[in-house]
Amino acid sequence: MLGFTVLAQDGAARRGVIETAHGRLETPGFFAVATRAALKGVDPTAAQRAGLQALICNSFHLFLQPGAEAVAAAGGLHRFMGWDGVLATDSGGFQVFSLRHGQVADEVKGRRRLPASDEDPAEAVKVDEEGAVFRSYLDGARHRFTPENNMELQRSLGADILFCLDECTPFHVPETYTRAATERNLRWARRCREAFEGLGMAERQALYGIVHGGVYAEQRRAAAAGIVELGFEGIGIGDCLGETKADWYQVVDWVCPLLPDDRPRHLLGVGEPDDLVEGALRGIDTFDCAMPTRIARHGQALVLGRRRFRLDLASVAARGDGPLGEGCDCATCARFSRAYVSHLYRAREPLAIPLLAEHNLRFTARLLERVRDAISAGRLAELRREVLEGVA
RNA sequence: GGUCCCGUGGUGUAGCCUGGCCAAACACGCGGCCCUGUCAAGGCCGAGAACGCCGGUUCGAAUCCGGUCGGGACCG
Repeated sequence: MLGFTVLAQDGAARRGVIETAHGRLETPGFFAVATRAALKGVDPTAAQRAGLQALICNSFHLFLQPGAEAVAAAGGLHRFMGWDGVLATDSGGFQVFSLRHGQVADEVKGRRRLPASDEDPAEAVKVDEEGAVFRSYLDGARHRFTPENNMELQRSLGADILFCLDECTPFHVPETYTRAATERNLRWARRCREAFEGLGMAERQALYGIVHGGVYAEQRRAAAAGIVELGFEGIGIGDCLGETKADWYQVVDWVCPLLPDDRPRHLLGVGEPDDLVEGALRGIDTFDCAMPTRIARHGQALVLGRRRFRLDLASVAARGDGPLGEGCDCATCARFSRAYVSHLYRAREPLAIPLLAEHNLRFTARLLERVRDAISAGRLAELRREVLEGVA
């Protein structure tokens, strides 16, 4: 079950609302990443205070620990983790792929080269038509994911929105590899769809298909057509999005026009401040990203007007008085100065992390509130200029 | 008065006995960079001391010897 209503449009941008069995998510909106059923560094109530309406967990990680049975026995993911808002689960295809390559993000985002040995990625991750074989990073045990068993896994976890099992391709791979993977991902998408329906889950859960195709226009178009045909409740744009932001803008520009207007579009793994605006401008409805909570753990606060929208609390720039970000209305900034948070981070006081994480989540949520209002007012392009102003 | 210990970057130490691989290491601190479907409360890079001072031995001394200054301990 998934409702999606478009309330306003501004060019390609849409403002809308997704309705699920656990409440609504206003769009453009954001899924905070809670991979192992936890927002790293903060309590889910902080996300709620920050105005976030959705979280996304990872079925792969939860499968390994604590296991689907444990989550189901606890009454499902919502009850297990104490979050009664919108909840999604990713399949874990991205992780299966990353086990071999280590630094997932570097690889997918194109910042890292494959080993000089030039080994065949298919061998490396052991993906075949049936599914993907991988080793647990916890105990080395071998496991196999298939579209069917992954749907069963995500069903028992019980999130509102599920993502199809897919294989994410690295950037530095021959186009022919991406093509084969994209075609197989489409076959897997069909199997996921059938398994999902066969499990009778559609009452309370919705399934998103994912458009693959790397940085190749024709592959993206073919994949989009294939995914649309399968009638998913929502559509993700995933796989390798290229090396630069311009690359993913291009991918989104290829794909979005081919998608039905009445289905929400999710851009997987993207969520830096400028990305949210650029994505919305191109017709993206939802985002998810580990960045806000991760950089919080590493001592950085999202702010406007600084390079890459980041203030490093360990830097001299963070020594000044005042809040983390000018005009920030988060719970952290309401109570503490940047000098204090900087002190906490430098002194390695654990409190620094939840304070920064909540700030970063609020920054993200607040920016999207502005994006939604701008769409309603037909001035998203102006907001884009304001946000990007003075930022290198 | 005597005996002994110590003196290396901002801080704390290692090296000294068994000179050269030490224009010097490590930790913290400091500065910067990197972390976008999280194996990340993490990673990388950089600045910073010719080793208290003077003299000697030696091809060569942070390292050995003498003196001196400073800090400390103990004995009288």
